[in-house]
Amino acid sequence: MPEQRDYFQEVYEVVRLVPKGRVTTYGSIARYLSLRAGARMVGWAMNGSHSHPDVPAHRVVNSVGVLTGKHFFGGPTIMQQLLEDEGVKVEDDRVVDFKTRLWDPSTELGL
DNA sequence: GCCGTGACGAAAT
DNA sequence: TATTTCGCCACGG
Repeated sequence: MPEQRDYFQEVYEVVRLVPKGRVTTYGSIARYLSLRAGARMVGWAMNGSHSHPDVPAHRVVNSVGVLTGKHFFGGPTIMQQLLEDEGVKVEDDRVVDFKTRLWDPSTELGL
């Protein structure tokens, strides 16, 4: 059983804190956890989120609100439907009103 | 230990 | 605004 690095777990924990109907970004998580690795490693960490049922990876998008990881949900429309089911409108693979929907841990958790 | 890859980000064009 | 270029660094081969 390959145990991922500790920061993998930390990333999952932060993602679980994302409220329903909100989204966050890889970069925000990386900055909140002070990951030198950068935003890319957050995405890499999400790659192992399939083993973590309580990790709403569909609420994690890139800096411009694009659903870059939608293809990893077993289909090109799964992620979008999950978001819309939570009240997050998605159009052209982008979160509508992304700037308002953004949930930044460093801000919402009161850094 | 080097090399290619990647669910990213920011700046330049 | 879309595309390109570069920087970032962990992981697998």
